[in-house]
Amino acid sequence: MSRGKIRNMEEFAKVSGISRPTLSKFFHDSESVRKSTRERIEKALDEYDYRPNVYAMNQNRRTTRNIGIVVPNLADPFFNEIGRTVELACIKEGYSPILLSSHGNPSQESDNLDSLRALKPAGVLLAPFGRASNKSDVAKFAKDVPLVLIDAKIDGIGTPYFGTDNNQSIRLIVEYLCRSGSTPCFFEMKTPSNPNANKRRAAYLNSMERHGLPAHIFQAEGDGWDFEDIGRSRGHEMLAEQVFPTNTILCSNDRLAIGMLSAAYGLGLRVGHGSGCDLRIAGHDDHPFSRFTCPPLTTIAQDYSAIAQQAVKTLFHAIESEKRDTSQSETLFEGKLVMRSSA
Amino acid sequence: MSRGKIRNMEEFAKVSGISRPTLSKFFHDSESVRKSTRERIEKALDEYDYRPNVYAMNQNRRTTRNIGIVVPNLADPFFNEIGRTVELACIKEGYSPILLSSHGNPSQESDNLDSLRALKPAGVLLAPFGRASNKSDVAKFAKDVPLVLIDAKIDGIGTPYFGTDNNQSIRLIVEYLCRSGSTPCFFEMKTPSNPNANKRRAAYLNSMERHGLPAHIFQAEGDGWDFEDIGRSRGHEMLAEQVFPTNTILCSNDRLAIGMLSAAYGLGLRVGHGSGCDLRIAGHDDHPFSRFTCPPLTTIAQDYSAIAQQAVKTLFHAIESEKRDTSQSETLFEGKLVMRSSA
DNA sequence: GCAAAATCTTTACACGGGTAAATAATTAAT
DNA sequence: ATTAATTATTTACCCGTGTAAAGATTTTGC
Repeated sequence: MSRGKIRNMEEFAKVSGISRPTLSKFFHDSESVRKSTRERIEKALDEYDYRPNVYAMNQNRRTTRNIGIVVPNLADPFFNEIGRTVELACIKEGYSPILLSSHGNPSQESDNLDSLRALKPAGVLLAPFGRASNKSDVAKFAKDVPLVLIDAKIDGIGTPYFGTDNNQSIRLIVEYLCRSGSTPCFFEMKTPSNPNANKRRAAYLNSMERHGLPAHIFQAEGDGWDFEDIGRSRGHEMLAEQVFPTNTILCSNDRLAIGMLSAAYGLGLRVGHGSGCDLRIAGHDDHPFSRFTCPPLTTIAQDYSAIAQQAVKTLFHAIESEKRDTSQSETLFEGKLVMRSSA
Repeated sequence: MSRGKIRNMEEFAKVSGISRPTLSKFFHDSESVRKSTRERIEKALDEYDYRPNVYAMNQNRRTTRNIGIVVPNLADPFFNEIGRTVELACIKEGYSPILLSSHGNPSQESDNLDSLRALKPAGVLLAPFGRASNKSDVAKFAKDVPLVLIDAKIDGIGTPYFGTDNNQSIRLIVEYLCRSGSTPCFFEMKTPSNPNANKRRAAYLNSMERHGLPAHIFQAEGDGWDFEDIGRSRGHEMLAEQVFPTNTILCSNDRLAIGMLSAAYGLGLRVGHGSGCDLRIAGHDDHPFSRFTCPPLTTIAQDYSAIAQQAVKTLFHAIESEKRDTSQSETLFEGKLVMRSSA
């Protein structure tokens, strides 16, 4: 316990009998001092509870132990989970993650990078908006700070990228849907804010072509991040007008699918895989909620933890090697099919 | 644009023709300098993009412009929304919010307060776990930093508190349920992590007594934050065993209700208010998702923005008056009934 | 036990900006 | 225009830590 308060490192040096430069080294990296001194310091640390001033510490250090994490929208459970997973991976490596949400607003993304700059982060993990991101801001940032992209890519920026192989995952679920019932239609936003949406559409078209089946794409108008709302209102119209030529709808993501489920419910349509059902609905992402929808949602689970781990590992490698990785390398992880009762 | 990089305030003083102490004043509060000088500085700021070093700034300042925000779990959409609302209110007042999640872990809450201490925040807004919170840690923290509690209270800590009047809100929904159908049973967790749960139970008992009706409380075993899962698995058992004496279930919160809806679906029970339905289910909180459940969930909406605004206002008042408000004042806001089709 | 290597102490200066006091310049009031 | 009040400049020192250099001490290897 603390016997009298220590104001600064100088005072702590006095009471601990260790010189200030040595203490400075210790707090930077406890392994950098001899074991016997380390023990002496730790003992003193028990007695007097002193902690170096973060601001003074970071003032002169070239690089802090801060890692910035920027996601498009923390209110979206998907990004919440990604953010959390990455955060944990950083803590495990002894860094201090700073998680920021761009709140669905691309210009906030640039602002977030700007704020992070002021914190002199050792590196940054960014889940960008994609095409909506301010490319030149991100590119400029990447010149100054080690940057790794996750979930979505921004073309033409020399930066490692880790995400899900949408081509594989969509092919997988299309295959499943074809084998287990009728041909899937594809439901998506007309102007998706996420570039993965485009890849998924392309993958759908590609899959249908491989099967020699006709592709049917239906696009919902709507802006913003209220995907469930858009999925429901436009889905309601489309279902009511019976525009879908088959009874299976593959939604570009789970949030749209959740809206579509709600629309189907409102119209009294029975959704499900079994006999006696009017409609099958499937999604993509394994949204934390999709286990609890009625019926539970058949979907694709992304391998969050693999993405996070690899991204963090690559970032730390870039930080430690002090080289900027401008290879625009791309690492994709497979999605897993999660069969539930909605399709 | 920047013509040559400015390294520090000294250099910026040179190129702008303003003395460093005046610049220091300006960056602390731009209104504190004469209009003509302010304009000269802003003009120079356009030309040379200089920003003071945050670390050096905060090192000596008694109080930073940082506001800590701690919520129990950002993955819970309810707290996500509270956090976001409070965050916005802080930004509007010119402060820098730092949003931290305790990830469902009370000891993480103490850790978060600890990390915040190092950042010398001007004040902290805490949505605590309640009884699970480490009371002495919070109390100690409140001695050093202006603190305002939201959502949940911790007894015996002299701190303003803002939350929803559970007594009013439960009375309201019980009244509605009684008038619109059969008497509600109450479904909750046996060992709730949130103190509001206890207030809600008490309010339910109280309401039933006022109506002269028999109260029926059913408690689900289970730990952790997987409320939907607990609601579903225990709800499934209870529904299957037909333990509920009436066909109306009021759940302690929306997440449990969502689980219960899922359980009902699994058993083929028709949930809803209309005729031909087997069961009515209602919740509390107006979870962002409850609009999209099947059927949409009847619930109580908390007045987030009023809570956030008042809490922030009170905090800033405490900060500016430099007095610690130890009044343990309590301000409760009314919940609003949201009638949807589940009950 | 001795030299070489590793580690620590001492000293000294740097970092970038807060802030106080005395002085100078500007603005407002008469 | 003169004086008083306000605001800016100059000077100087402070904050708490990083870090480099030189010398002292301890540890290691043989």
